[in-house]
Amino acid sequence: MTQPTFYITTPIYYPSDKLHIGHAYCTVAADAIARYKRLTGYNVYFLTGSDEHGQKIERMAEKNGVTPKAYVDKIVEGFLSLWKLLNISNDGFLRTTEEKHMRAVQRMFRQLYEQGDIYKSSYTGHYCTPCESFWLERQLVDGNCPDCGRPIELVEEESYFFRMSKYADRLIAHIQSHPAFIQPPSRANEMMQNFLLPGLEDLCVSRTSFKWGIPVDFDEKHVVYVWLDALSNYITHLGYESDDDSLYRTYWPADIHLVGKEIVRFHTIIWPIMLMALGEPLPKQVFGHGWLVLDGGKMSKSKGNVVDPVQLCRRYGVDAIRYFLLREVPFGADGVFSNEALIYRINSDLANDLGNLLSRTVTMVDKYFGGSLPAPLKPVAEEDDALIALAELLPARMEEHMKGLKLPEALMEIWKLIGACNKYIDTTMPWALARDDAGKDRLGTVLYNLAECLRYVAVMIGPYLPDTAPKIAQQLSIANEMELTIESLARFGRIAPGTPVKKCDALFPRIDVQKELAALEEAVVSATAAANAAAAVPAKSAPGKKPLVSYDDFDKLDLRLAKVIACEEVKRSKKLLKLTLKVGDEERIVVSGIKSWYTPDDMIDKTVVLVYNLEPVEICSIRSEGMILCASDEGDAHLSALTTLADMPDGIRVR
RNA sequence: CGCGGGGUGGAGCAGUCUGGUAGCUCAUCGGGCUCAUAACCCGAAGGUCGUAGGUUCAAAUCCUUCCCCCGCAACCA
Repeated sequence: MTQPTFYITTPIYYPSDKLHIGHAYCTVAADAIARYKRLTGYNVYFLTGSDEHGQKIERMAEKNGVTPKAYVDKIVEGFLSLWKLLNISNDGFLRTTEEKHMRAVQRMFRQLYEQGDIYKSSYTGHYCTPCESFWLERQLVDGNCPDCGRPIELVEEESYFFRMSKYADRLIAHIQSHPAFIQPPSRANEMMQNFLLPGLEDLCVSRTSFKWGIPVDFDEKHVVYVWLDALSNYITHLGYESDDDSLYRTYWPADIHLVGKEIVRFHTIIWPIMLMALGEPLPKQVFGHGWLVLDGGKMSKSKGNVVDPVQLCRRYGVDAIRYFLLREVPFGADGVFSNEALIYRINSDLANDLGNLLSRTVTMVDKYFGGSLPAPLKPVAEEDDALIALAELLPARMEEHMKGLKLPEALMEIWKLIGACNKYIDTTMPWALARDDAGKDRLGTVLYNLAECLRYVAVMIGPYLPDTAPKIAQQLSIANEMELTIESLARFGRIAPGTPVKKCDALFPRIDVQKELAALEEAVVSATAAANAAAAVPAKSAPGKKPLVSYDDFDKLDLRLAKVIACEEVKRSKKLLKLTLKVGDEERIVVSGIKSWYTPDDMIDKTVVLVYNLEPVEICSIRSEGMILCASDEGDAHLSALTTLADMPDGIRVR
């Protein structure tokens, strides 16, 4: 008998910073799926890891005065301890700095080069000489280096390129003939319309501008640039291109790459094309999950609203957090994270419904039968049949949902049974049955049925709440492993009568909402203060401040007052206004990214400060001749165009 | 007209493909019960389904207009 295999992966995370609740969400979801598959009989391999190369790491290490390796070692330690805390059952953890991975990547690179899919060429990029780094156009800040603020120059860099276009047709055909390949389906549309159908550009796959990467073994100047290095982790970990590829032969192709929606593109275009070029089979499915969106908007460090999973686990327990993540974020869409939502979920689902059900059941067995589980009577009442049927159907119902990775729906099935049990208690009124001996047999049946239902719950909840399942089993004194398998759920009535029950602490203590919210508020305030204090220290030396310039340098700028005589929005743009300026006798067109703050009417007739001798550039196919000066804070929450205190004629100089 | 997703009781969602009493969870209110973690069970209130038209005996659902939100892509000189 060969056991079916199941290979699931998360992205490998980038260790430039601590992980937040979003990363935790993805990994917990993958873990629940992996555990579920193990429970239901699959030979599972679950991989996660870290993507440790690149310029960003190189620089952060430098800033911290350590080697890149030492820098990532420390952060990756944090990854591992978070996964341990969250009870992640991964079978492997890949670091892209491992020998095995690096050697395999070098071999793949060479193979693709030798077969002509990778070729050497050059590209023109924005280069900051003092920082020795290339930047994408959109990363530039006011046309300057985002790091040091100094001007950039256009430089040609020699690079290796990967011929993506060669495989585009095959990929399009694959996507069309494999509807399950990209999930949810709306993402498949997006990829087709935006990238595949308009045509693919060749991809830059090497860099010479930094060293912290995997060297190209036949051209040592180059290191492999992110794609080939990071994406290939899914196969190099299994031993692809190594001495022992037995895991690869067992588990590849992957059943699911679980990824955030922001990287679906890389996993459904670049990665499959790489595999095609290598002549390897494609993964069966790439699933783009949604994000946890915070109440006040997207999570970001500068807003101080990053949710730290470690803190949450410490406060509420791991399973409470796992439950919230798995239950609250719908299939493939975004979910909202808020403290209120979290506490309400914990209270109503975990404390009130599940925890209290176990507590009342165990208490009654204790009270009415001296802690020894009574035996059920054969002839059963109608309400018993309904309850038993619900329990017996549970595994099949959950399987339906899990097939489509609908984790919240699967959990809801368990809660339907929990709800039915609570109602069953009300209908049968055990406390009334206990009043005289005539009801004793019936009472025994009722309590037995409840205990048996809780056994179903314990088994099925295991993949999602791995700490809670054994706690339930323990209170029911289920010591026999055979009573906790999926097979044991085939028929109701498996738990042995006479089993002693043990009342223990509440599974999930109820949380006082008012008090808790107040406490959280306080925690956030002090955390923000701490973060600001921490941020304030390096701010003195590093960014923000620019180096001194001579008066002569300053004098190179020609600043003039200009009057806005016309202004309109640039259609098809989100941020741009097109201003027509009068500067003395001259008229200028300037495009400015201030649409979020000003309407065209706001600007008309205003006097602004124009950088008169700035090189013209083309923005959104409009030639922009200069720029207008604005004051804005970090993150651009507030912005104001500059003007003069007194009314002054346009065209005159500003200095 | 770049591509895509969405706008349904206070909050979060389902229902839209395949028109026909607008449903779920949480929160609110009333009742029941006392085994239990002030919990559980029952009931009620609360929605002209973003807007404006159209098709139809009948529209949340189909067609058209417009508005708003959110991703991705392109530009904040």
